[in-house]
Amino acid sequence: MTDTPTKDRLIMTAARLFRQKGYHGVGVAEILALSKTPKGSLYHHFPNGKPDLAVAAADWASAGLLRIIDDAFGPATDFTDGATTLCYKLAKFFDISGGWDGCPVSSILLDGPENDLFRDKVAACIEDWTARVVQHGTRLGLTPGQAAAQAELLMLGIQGAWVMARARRSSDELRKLPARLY
Amino acid sequence: MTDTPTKDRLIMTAARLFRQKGYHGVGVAEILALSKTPKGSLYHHFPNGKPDLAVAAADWASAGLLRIIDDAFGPATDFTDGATTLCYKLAKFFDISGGWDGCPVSSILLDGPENDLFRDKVAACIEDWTARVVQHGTRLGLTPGQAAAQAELLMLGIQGAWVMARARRSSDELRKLPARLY
Amino acid sequence: MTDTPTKDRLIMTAARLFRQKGYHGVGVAEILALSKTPKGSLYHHFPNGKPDLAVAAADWASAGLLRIIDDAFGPATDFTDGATTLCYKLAKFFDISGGWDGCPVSSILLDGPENDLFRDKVAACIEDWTARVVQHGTRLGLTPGQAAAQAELLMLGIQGAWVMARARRSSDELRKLPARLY
Amino acid sequence: MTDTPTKDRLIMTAARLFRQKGYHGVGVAEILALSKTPKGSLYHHFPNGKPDLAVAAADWASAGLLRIIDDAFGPATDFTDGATTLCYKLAKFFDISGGWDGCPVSSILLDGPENDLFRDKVAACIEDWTARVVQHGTRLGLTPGQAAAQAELLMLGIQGAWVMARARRSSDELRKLPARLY
DNA sequence: AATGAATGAGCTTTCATTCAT
DNA sequence: AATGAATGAAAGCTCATTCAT
Repeated sequence: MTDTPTKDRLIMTAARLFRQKGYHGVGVAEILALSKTPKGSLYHHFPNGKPDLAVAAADWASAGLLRIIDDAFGPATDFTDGATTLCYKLAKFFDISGGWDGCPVSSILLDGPENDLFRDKVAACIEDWTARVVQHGTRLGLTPGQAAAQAELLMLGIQGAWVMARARRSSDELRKLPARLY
Repeated sequence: MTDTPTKDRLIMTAARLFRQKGYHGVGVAEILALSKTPKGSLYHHFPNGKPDLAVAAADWASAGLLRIIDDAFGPATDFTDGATTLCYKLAKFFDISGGWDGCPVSSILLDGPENDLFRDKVAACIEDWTARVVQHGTRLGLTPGQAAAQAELLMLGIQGAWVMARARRSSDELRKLPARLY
Repeated sequence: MTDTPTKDRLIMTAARLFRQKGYHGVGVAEILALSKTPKGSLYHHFPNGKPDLAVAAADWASAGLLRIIDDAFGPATDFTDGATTLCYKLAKFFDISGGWDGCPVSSILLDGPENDLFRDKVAACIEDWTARVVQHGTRLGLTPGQAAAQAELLMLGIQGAWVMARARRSSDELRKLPARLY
Repeated sequence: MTDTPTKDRLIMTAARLFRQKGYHGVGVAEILALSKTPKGSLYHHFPNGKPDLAVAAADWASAGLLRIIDDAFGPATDFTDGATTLCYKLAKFFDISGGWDGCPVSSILLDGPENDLFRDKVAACIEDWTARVVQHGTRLGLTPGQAAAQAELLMLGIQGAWVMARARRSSDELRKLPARLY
């Protein structure tokens, strides 16, 4: 029982809110209120305040997405099968979280302050996801070149479909992605 | 023809800033300052203030994108040719605007207030662009079904590649899109 | 009737409070409350906020001190007479303002943020006062060298006596200054 | 002799910071950080927190000034000689400490909270210094009345010259004091 | 004696908007 | 149509202090 609930509560609440409304669309007061955290505690755990918390939330969310990738590709018989399962899982995630949210990582990229910390973080997350998909692709029999190309296309397609899903308020944009790509 | 340059200046400045930093990341004071508009003038031209201006900026930017689509597909010999030219034109636009910006339409979608006016506007813009691409597709010999599918895939790909371009800070993500899709 | 009372109210209230408690000892909320100014107005008149206001208050106070110097030396028959009158006037000012205050200029010097704007301002104020005393000295028959030396000594003595007056909570420290110097 | 270096470190760091920026210009967090003291330790050694620490810092600094007075007047041949040495020693101290600082005692007087504890402390410190100078004066042959008058004038002059030195950012204001007074 | 997490009141400043002219 | 002063709610953050261990 060595949990640090305050910090975790802040991160998870922040990740959810940033996903919903973007970095600048969320005030720290709102994060504090929803996570039932007193004002001063935020700056104890994140000395640089909102930007620190946002990066932590992006990291946490990125780790979660890696798990989703593993869950989708782990039992897959081939790459297309894994990619399709991933799209369906993301569609479900999109619906659960309210049918409107982006992922916190893109919310920081597209909406956060214009500094290198944020930009580098977003690029690093996408590389992490892509690398993981490449791993699964080679494991499932693709050549390294094929796996890299397929992973790039899938990541790009997911980002595009996610924007479409938000615009049209329908997770089906994500479910239709495999049929469009393959 | 009595022009109202103040209103136009506001719209163009707002479009640029929203593209760079998102709806919530831009303050009206900044728009006013950069467009050299006096404090009180905004509410003459846009009685509802910032949201009104944002919608006008999105409309203006959307019309510009329609022109770019026409410029790309007009002289094209087939759909793939037009799509490729479009991607290169958007890459150039991405570079000119600073190598970081999204389009104001997506900035309002992903970052703006959570009301139906904004969500509907974004969806409508995307339908407009898609419909225009469909027109060019049928003109260039595709069946209506083929044209619709190709237009959907292209729009989705562009949105995805745009996100990638922002994350990796490179317009090449847009230039590489045709090779990935076709 | 072309008065701008809001800005003047802010300056005069700020000068009084800074004099009493020093730059860091006064919050803008207190200045706003005592001057019955709404919060947003401060940044309309002083875009850089508290530092801007502090400099304006120091300027205003410095101009007031120049008037006191003129009032003291104007009717004087010789330098010592003028200096003595000045000390008595300052003692009276010290008593009226509560028997504890420094002048806002020194409050900014000794207590304000450590930037060149503040340091230069304080030095400039002291030069202004000294130069004015030199003027009166030469007018009253001193040679330029004598006037400069006497003015320096008087300014130094006043600053020292003021500190003593605050420490001992007695304006008599200022009244006793001429007897100690001459 | 079980030393408590934590307490001493706090006092010395606090004295330095208060000297530089005044009581309200220094936060306890800064004192804690620069003295490498953990957050909770302050209230072990100073149960009343910042005010307690400030008084301790003023006491420590005042004792140091008494030593400087003894060092200056001890080997002196007459009062003027001792006073001159004292001014030079203080000028050196002023330069070493950064060319900007006041003494912590005056920083508490001019900048601290408006309570009797602080005001009495400052007055007591000045009386201590003056009494010590009087001692040296009588030892060096002055009558009690002469010694008291000279000590008063010297203390007043030093306070004034110190303000001038801060305003003009030059310790020479202190070195020039004897020539101005005598 | 020592520690770092917790606390909420308070800080300066920015926000989008309204008003009187 | 145009303007700049006015407005107060809300922003992100720092404050000195207390607490449980």
